[in-house]
Amino acid sequence: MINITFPDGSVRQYDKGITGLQIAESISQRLAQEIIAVGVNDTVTEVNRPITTDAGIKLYKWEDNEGKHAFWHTSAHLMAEALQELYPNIKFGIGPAIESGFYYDIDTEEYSIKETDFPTIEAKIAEIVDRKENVVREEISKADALTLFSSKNETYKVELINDLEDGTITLYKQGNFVDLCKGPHLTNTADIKAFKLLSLAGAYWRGDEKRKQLTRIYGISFPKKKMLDEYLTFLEEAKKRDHRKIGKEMELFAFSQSVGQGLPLWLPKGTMLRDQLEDFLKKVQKKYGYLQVRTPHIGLKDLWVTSGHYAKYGKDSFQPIHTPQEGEEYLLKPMNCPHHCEIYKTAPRSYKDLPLRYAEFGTVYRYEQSGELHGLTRVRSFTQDDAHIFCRPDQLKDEFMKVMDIIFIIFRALNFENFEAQISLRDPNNREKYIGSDENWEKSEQAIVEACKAKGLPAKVELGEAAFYGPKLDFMVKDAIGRRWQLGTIQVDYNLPERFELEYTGSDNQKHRPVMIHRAPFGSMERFVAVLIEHTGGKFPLWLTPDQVVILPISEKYNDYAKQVTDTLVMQDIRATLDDRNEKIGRKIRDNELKKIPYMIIVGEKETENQEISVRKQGDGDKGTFKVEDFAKMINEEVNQMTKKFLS
RNA sequence: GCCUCUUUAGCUCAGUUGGUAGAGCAACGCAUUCGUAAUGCGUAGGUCGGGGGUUCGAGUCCCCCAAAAGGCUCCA
Repeated sequence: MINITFPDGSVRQYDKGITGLQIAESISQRLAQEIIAVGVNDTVTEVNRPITTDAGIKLYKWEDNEGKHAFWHTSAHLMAEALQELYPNIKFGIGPAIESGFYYDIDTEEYSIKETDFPTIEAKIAEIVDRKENVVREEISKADALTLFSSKNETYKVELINDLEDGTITLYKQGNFVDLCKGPHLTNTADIKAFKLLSLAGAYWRGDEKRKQLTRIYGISFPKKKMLDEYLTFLEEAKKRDHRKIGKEMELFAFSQSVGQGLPLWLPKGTMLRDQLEDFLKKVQKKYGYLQVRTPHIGLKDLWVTSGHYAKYGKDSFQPIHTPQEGEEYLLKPMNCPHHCEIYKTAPRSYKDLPLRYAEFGTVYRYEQSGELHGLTRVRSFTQDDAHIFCRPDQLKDEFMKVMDIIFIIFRALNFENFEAQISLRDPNNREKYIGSDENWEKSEQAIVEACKAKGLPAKVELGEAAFYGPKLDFMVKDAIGRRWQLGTIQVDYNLPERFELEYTGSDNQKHRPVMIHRAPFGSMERFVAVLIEHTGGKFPLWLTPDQVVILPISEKYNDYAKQVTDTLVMQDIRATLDDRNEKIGRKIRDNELKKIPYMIIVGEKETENQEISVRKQGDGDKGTFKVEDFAKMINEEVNQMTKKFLS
């Protein structure tokens, strides 16, 4: 007998060699039907793997990530089996489960798979599912594995096996398909009831752009047809929140082929929205002791040589601007820090002056690869809500935590509750990628880790993700379809102060080197607005929205009074516009509802006579009659509450 | 930059096997002057992303380029 411990701590005895499925059956038939995978002492296994020693177990269902993972991983194998039957000579790369679904990388050689082939592949998959094939796990020696996959001419698999240790290699077979795989898997392909191929992409073998590009097929599958339908509906709904679509519809921003790719044009309404965000952050920063500065969009090439950016990115950037002066070269700024360092250097600094916090909404230019550009989230010209804090080493931790506070204020103000924090450190095996001494790197990395600890912020640590001049703490938020985008960022930097020879006089009358913090709570105005659009679907909060109120006269007879109401509201800093089109009121309401304007004011005979207004709230209908002054007060009160909440 | 797909009126889209472009909305004009999600009629609007080719003839087939989309690589 063996002792099986359940997640709640209870222990039951079972015969040695019992499977997770049998354990589930001993609890309830329903549970047995639902479990997909079994966690045995923190290793996820198949439901039919015998358990031979005392163990803690968890039974995973579809609702658990471990369950979905096994389900989708088996789906990847199933798709591979279909591909093998349809295109016998293709070679397989890897085929894992991902956050939503799975993919398989294949080398198609003579075939070229197109999206138009998807129905054929899906039909083949359905055919295989009908065969109800068992998925069988098998342990194999490295030598045998090499022989097996060499004989099948699976060169990618052979490469993978060569990197594995003997004794750890397992195969999973279903039907005529055998794959090198750690598992775990479903025990039968028949459980995969709904299957859809989603897209086709190129993907470099092992993520190395110098190696062959394989064809990657993405798909998703579900245990029930209904779930697939729901997922597809979700994707459709998400498309409606796409910031590129809403940005066009609401006239927030645009791109022009004549201006150039990745160079956004901010339209009047988008500018209005962005200005509100900038003003809010300026107010927050004022409270935290920041000083606004402005710097030019270009700088002499030597400035970037000093900062190290030229050596690191010079070749891949917008190329130098030449002048009539022989040999004179300027670069568009990819960052604001060198300019801010030069501001620091305009005067001798004392330890009493620090910390100095220079803030600038600084527009920078980066020549991103054309294939990387994406709406407003990845562009070639963007404005960072940048600031550089120059402080004494003993002030670093405190300053770092104050920056975290600002980021929390911003995220709370915009209801970004589901952010993820990531600490990006240096790759310990590839130190030559970074500039600066080991000592400085260790100090800055430690400062970030400690600040997160002190703030109780759970952050994922990623090695090798640091910037070349320093480690960073990034805040990631997902877009409508779940893609992660980095928004806020805080970076500790001991290197630029050294390169720019920044110093201050200490209380000991000696020269000392300040530490620098780069930070941007929004990250960039472009990306932040993009994510904000996707989160709100374009229904911005009253304080942000470009149009707060629209006045709708019932007929042209009341245009004069409507104009008067509009002017009164505008005079009180309310963003109000007049819809004086010669249309019926129902039509005006419909159009303005669709424009997501929070308040509609309707004026006709009654209102004109009584010098009143009828108020209608977007999505909420008629709110009754008001005096214009009272309504204006109400709106301003609602807007100010927001500022008060975060600034007092 | 690479792979795959896409590009037709301001917007959303239709356009059969190659025979010389069409709808809805928006715009403009006229009528209507209206009470809480689409008033009616009319007018105008397109070198079919750009260039080259095949053909008697190309929106449609082929090639090159550009832009956009989904990924990969990258992301100071």
